[in-house]
Amino acid sequence: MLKISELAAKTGLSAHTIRFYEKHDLIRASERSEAGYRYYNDSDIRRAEFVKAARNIGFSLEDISQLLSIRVDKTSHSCQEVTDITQHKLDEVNEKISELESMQNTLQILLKSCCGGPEKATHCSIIEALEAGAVVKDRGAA
Amino acid sequence: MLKISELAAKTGLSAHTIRFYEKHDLIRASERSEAGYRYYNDSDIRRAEFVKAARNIGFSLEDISQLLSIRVDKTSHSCQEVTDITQHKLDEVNEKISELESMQNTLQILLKSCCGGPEKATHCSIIEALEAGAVVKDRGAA
DNA sequence: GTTGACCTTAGAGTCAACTCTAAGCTTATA
DNA sequence: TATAAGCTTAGAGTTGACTCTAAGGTCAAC
Repeated sequence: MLKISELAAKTGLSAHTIRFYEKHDLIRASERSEAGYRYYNDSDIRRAEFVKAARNIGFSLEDISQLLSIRVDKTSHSCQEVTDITQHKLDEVNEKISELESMQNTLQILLKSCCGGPEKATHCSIIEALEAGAVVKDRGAA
Repeated sequence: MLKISELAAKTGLSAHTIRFYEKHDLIRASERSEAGYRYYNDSDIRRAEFVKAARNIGFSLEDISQLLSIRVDKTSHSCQEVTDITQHKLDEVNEKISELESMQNTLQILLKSCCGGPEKATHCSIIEALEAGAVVKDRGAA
C-alpha cells in the first residue's frame, strides 16, 4: 500500500496530478486511513501506471477514460473499439505533424534567405517575405 | 479604407479576432468614424496581413509583437534579431515534431499488434501493452 | 513536545488564443 | 419608417491539463 507521494514517485505523476486524475475518475485509492490519507493497493498502482503509459503516448484524459472502461470489463468490449480510439489518435497526430512540417519548411526557407548578421533589418528578407504574405497554408478551423 | 468586416474578409481573420489583436497592439485602425466605427487604411491593412502571415507560419502573438516592432523601425534592429526569433520558433517546431513522431511510432506499433476485430477485448494487445507500460518517452516538463 | 514534512479539501489560477455575450448605437435597404 | 445587418464596449466563457493556494489536520523524529 502506497501513500500518495509514494505513488507519485513510482509513476512520475505529481501528487496534485494524482488527485486531479481522481477527480476525473482515472485513478482511485481503494483505501483511506482513519485520518483520510489515500492508500493505493497493487490494482490501484497498475491502474495509475496504465494511465501514465497512455498519457505518455499522447492520449487525452477523455481517451484514457474510455480505455479504462474497456480495461475494467474487457469481455463487454471489442478490439475494434480499442483500435478505433487508437486510430483516431494516430490520425490527429498525423495531422499535427503535417501542419508542423509545413511550418518547419517555411521557417527553414526564411532562415536560409536571411543573412542573420548585425546588419540593419532595412532589407531583411524574412520581414519582406512576411510583408509579401509568406503564405504556407491556412491552418483554417483546425 | 475598409470597415472591420471588410478587413476580416480580406485577411481571413474574424472581426472578433481583429478586435482581440487590437487589444494586444498587433493591429490598428488609424481612423474612426464619428460613430466610432473602425476604418483601416492601406498601411493598417498591410500590417494586418503581416500579422496573418506570421500567424499562419506558427509564430505566437508574442513573437509577432516583436517582429512588428522590428518592422516599424527596421534601422534600429538587425537581421540577427529576426533570425533569432525565427530560429527559436524552428527549434520549438522541431521539438514538437519529434515528440509527435515518437507518439506516431508507438501508435502505429500498437495498431499493427491488434486484430482490431469484433473479438472481445479480453486479450487485446493494445490494452496489454498499456498495462505493461508501453513507454515511449516521458514528455517531461515540456 | 515541538518542529517540519506530509496529508486533506474546495476552489481559484494558469496558459494561449480566441470566441462569445449583452446591451445598445448606426447605417443600409425596402 | 421600420427592419435587419453591422458596429461599439467591457467583460465573461472556452479548451485541456494541470498547478497552486489557503487553512488546517496528522505523523515521525529529535
